[in-house]
Amino acid sequence: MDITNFEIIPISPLDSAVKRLNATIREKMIIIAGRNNAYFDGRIKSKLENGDRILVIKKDLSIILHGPLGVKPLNWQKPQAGPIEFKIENSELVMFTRRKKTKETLSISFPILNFIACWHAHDESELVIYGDESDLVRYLVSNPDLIEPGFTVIRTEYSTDVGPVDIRGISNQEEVIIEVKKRKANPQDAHQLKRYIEYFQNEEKKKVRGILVAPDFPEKVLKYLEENKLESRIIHWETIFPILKRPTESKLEDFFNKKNGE
Amino acid sequence: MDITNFEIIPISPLDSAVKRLNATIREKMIIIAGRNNAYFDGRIKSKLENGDRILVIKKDLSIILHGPLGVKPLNWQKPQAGPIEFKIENSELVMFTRRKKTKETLSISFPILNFIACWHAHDESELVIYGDESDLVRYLVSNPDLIEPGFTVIRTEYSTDVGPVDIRGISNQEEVIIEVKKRKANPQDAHQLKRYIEYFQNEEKKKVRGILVAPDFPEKVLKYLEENKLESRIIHWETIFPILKRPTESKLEDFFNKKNGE
DNA sequence: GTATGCATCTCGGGA
DNA sequence: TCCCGAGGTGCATAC
Repeated sequence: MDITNFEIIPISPLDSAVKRLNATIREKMIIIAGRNNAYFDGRIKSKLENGDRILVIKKDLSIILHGPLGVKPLNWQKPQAGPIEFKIENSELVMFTRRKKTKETLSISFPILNFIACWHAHDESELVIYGDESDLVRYLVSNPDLIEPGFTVIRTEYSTDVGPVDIRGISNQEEVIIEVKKRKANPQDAHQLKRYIEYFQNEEKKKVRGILVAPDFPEKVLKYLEENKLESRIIHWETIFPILKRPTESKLEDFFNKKNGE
Repeated sequence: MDITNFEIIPISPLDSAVKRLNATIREKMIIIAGRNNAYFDGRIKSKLENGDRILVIKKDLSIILHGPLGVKPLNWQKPQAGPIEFKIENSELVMFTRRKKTKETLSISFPILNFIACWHAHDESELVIYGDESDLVRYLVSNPDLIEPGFTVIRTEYSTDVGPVDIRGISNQEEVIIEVKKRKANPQDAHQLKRYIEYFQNEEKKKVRGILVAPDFPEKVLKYLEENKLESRIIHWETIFPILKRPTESKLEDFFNKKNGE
């Protein structure tokens, strides 16, 4: 690993910089800081007058333009953006790309250039996550009493015409289907559950109970569930996947080992 | 505007860099490039072994960690992340933050540092967009014949217990409610419409037609609509907001003027 | 390729 | 503040 692979490109003469940039696309990550304006046309039209922003172009041809605030980029292009071209227009650096399939275009001009760099970044590591919805479902399947005492799981990810049912089971000789959400329930969740119930009643001529599992329920959702004879069950993921004081603690490893070990 | 406000911070001595960084949080955008590992614990747990990535910390305390691929950051924190602290641990630069309210933590260590900079970025411009769903609804309201000849709009954004109805109108003396989507319809859209229809039939004892407007309909969605006596109407936003060959063309301005002028 | 649903979704608007 | 839905959603996964 060569530490010098992070390389600052002189911003002048500009034509040399443009040559370097065009040669570097697809090879290295490009980072440009400067005052710029941006125009996007595609699924939406957007314009952005001059402001100081960071432009990142990755070697998969994804493009990200970040302003001084917020997590979400101001403009972007998904990977394989289509040909990216740097050029000089009215003595300003301009980046232009047009995605062939969708015809969408993004054009960014830099009246002021502060900084250009490229970087041969290597990253073989994969982001490993634990504690998403599927992990919560797995946990509930292993601990069905959390849903209710005596609950028995029959199937998970049971596929129906109206979508996959998270958990299907039996409780007190009655069939139950369960929709699991890791976040606060919303009206659409309740409706999704109703859809499943309707499916079983219409297609399979079966009477089933429906339970929506979530850490929290707004009043409106509870009302809707009640009106439709559906049930709610509060289950906090935090009691199952407690947040550690420091994520580097060895205990975090335990969680990941649990995921792999199952 | 001082062009020198983009400032490269020497990576050694490291303790000086750390001091500079801690003094710069909330003041300037910070950009760090280097090989790092990252641990997040909160709504989910994630671990990321060493790889070359860019870390951006904005003055609103949003944090973004980008790897070499994709538009989506590997790790991030929303604005007002909570106190951000740089320190040296095992002679490595470490960034740590813990959000008070949610207790979630993000820790990033840099075994290799390639580059540190800070930037007093100014951006007074707002992203102006045209052609989102609300613009499409506005256009349809002005051109109701696109929905069907003789259609008359009564209200838009009509609020009900089950959510706001995009367009409410009358056609051939029959009430019609319309749900507008700019993107391809999906099963949930069809269900959302059904919810509205049920609301009118149950609460207001009114029989109403329901139309889902979208540029494209998967077969399954069409089937569901049909089964529930709902209608589909194909309307391509592209015929209304055509994509320009170059987004900087003066014609793009026309679109934005239209938005403001209405 | 299309279809579908989760997401540390983010973000803005409205009550 | 919470609630709710749009999004240039991104993205993985199943088909």
